[in-house]
Amino acid sequence: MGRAPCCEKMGMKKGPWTPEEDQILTNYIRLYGHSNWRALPKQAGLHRCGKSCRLRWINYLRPDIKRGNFTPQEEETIIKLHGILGNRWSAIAAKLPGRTDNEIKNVWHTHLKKRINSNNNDIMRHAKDKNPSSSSSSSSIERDQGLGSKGGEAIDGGMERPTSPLQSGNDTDTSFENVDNNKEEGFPMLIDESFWSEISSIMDNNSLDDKKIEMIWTKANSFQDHGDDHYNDDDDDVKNRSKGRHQSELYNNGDVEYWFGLLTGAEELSDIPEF
DNA sequence: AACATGGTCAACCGCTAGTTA
DNA sequence: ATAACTAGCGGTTGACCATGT
Repeated sequence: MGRAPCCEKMGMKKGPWTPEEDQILTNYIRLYGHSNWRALPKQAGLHRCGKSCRLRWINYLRPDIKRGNFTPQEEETIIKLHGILGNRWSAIAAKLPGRTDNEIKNVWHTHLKKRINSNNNDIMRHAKDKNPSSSSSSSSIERDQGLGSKGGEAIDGGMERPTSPLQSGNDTDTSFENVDNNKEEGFPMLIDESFWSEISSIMDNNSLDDKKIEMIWTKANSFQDHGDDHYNDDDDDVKNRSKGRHQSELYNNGDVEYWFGLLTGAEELSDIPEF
C-alpha cells in the first residue's frame, strides 16, 4: 500500500481558516458536492490540501453540525459508549448526530476523563474505608463505577485499561504486553486474539440476542478455565465445555464478567437515544 | 499591569484500510 | 498480484483565552 503524499508542501496554506475560505468551500460543496477531496481545493480555488478541506467541512462547516455545549445526556452517552467502544471516536460520534469525532474526542479529554477519574478516586477511597485490607482493585464494582450499568472503564489513577482488539479496531493487535503488570494494576484477564476473532464472528452486525450472549459466555469461560494457560488454546477448551458448567458458577469470575460486560454492553447501543 | 499556568479546541500529522488501475 | 492513490481515523500539537499569582 502506497502512502498518500501528505498535502503538497508547496503553496499549501496551513493554520486557521478564514471566513473567505469557509465561504468558498461551503459554496463549492453545495454546488458540486465532495466526491473527490483531493481534487476539490484546486477546483474550488483554495490553497489548501484536500485533507484540510475535508476536515474543515466535517468538523465545522457541515450544515448539520450542532454547536454549543454538550448536554448532560450527551455526556452520559459518550461515557457509556466509551466504556463499550474505547477510543473509537467516529463510532461514538455516529450515535450523536451533529457531533463530530473531533469534538467528542476533545470533550472526553478535557472534561469527561477527569470526571471519571475523580469519581473513581472517590470510589476507591470509599472502598478502602469500608475494607482497609483489600489491596487489589480488581473487583468489578470498581471497574463499573462512574459509568452507569455495564461496561466499566478501568481508569485507575489516570491509567486506562488496555483496549481489546475489538475496541482498537485492529484485530491483529496483540499488544497486550506485560500481563503481570496489568494484573497488578487491577486490569482484567487478558484474552488472546483467537478469542476476539471468535467473539467477533458471533457478534456480527453488533446485534446480540440471548443465544449469542450464551455463546459469548461459553466462549469467555472456556478461555478463563485455562487459568494461566489461557494463551494456549488446546484441548482443555473442549473438555471444560463438556463439563457443562452452570452459569451461576461463572458469575463469580470477575475477569470474564468484565469482558462479558463490555461485549454485551454493545447491546445497549441500539437503546441509546439519538440527540 | 505583567507574567505564568492551565484549559479548550481547531487543525495538523501519520497511519491504515479500501479502492482503482 | 501489486503499486498508486484516496478517505478516514485517532493521536498530537499549538494558538488562543481565562484565571491565578
